[in-house]
Amino acid sequence: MPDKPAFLKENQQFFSVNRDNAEAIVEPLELGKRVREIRLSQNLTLEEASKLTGLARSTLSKIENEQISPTFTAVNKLVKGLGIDIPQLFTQPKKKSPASGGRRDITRRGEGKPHPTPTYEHELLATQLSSKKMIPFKTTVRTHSWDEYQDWIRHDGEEFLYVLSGSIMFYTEFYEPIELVAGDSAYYDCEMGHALVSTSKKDAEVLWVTA
Amino acid sequence: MPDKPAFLKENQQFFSVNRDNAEAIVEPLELGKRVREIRLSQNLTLEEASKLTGLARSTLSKIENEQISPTFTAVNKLVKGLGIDIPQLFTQPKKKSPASGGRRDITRRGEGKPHPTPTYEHELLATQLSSKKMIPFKTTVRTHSWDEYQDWIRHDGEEFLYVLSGSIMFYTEFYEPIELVAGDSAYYDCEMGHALVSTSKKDAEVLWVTA
DNA sequence: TGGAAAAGTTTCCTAAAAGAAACTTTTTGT
DNA sequence: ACAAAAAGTTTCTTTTAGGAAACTTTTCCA
Repeated sequence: MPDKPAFLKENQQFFSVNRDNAEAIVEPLELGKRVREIRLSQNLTLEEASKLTGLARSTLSKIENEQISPTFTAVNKLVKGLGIDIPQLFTQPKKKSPASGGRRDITRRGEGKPHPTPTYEHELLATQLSSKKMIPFKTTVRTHSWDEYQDWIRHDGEEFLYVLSGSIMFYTEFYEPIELVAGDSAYYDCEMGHALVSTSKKDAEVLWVTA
Repeated sequence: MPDKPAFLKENQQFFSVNRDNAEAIVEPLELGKRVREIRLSQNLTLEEASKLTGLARSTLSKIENEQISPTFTAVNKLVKGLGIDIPQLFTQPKKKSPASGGRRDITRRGEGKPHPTPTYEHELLATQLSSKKMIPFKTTVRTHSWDEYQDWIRHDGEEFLYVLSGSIMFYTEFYEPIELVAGDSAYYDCEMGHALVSTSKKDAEVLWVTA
């Protein structure tokens, strides 16, 4: 699995979909249950699991009952002791009912999940679906000068870019910069350094899809 | 400079990310470093990351410097706030494969490769590149009535759809039809039957990306 | 059934994480 | 080069996790 830019990574499987602002208490949805399932599936008692993991049996109990939020160290001990692998721990053994063959996620204009950065104003699309092959997002390019970048943006994968409005200068590591206007598009390897700058008076808007 | 916390001393921890694999890939984990990389890759300061995650900036600093072992709750806030996905946290960033690397393909407005069908007028984009992960194309939806389809369109993969102009009715096999207007988007599994019909007077234009 | 042993939970304490703010270092603007 | 601001680190306090042991519930066998 290729690395994608961090902010593109999907996290829906762990959290209730909550686009309301901030505070929402972020709790691992049922990490405890998951641990208990795994332990029981191996026919282990708390005592045995305790010996295997090095965590006190009381601690295990509390984790399973979600009375505490284990430290990262504790999670590691669990993983190591019970031979869990990470995705197993964090992935809900979800309803595979619609066979994953029939998913659909609509995002209305402006209803994506905002993700601001100093240079870009991203709006993540289709955030209801996890484990997608592609990550689509709409971006307002606030930068108007190359100087605002300290360095190339660079990550794994391939990217498709379509200019929705305005115009941009498309900088890439191995090519001459090229100006793109509304309707133009580009496809490129993300390991190659890249960056966008608005050249229109108004911030340009682009649609981006990463895979 | 305080002593390293206990969890780092006792914890020359390595763990398996993939146990199915005979020689499981075992790596030392340096959560703090990873977090810092990710944060910096997004050009965020501790202060900004703090706002995004709800964790104190001092806490973030300590996590990044591996002075503390974050609780699972904290990890979740990180994940949500920075848009990380969990496995990413547990895997070392891959070394760049010397593979394809630095390709780029620009398609000017209207300069794509035409591909007409009875119902759609496709314009394939980025046709200079082969072996892409995604296939982008711009389509004019000429159909104005469902009757013009004999059957569902159905094929492998996943598709992302963005309405550039006009409006369409988006029919899918397992959902009620839904109208999409300029700026709306959809992501769906292509094995599920699907079809578009223009509902605006003028033929609607959509951008499609398949993977 | 009863009662002992095993399994699991809760309590209580200490050790460690999270947050606020003071402090230090780095960056920026003139 | 300097001062001011921003970014990052450390200190100090509060809150919470982790472990030992007491306590409660379940299991199982006479």
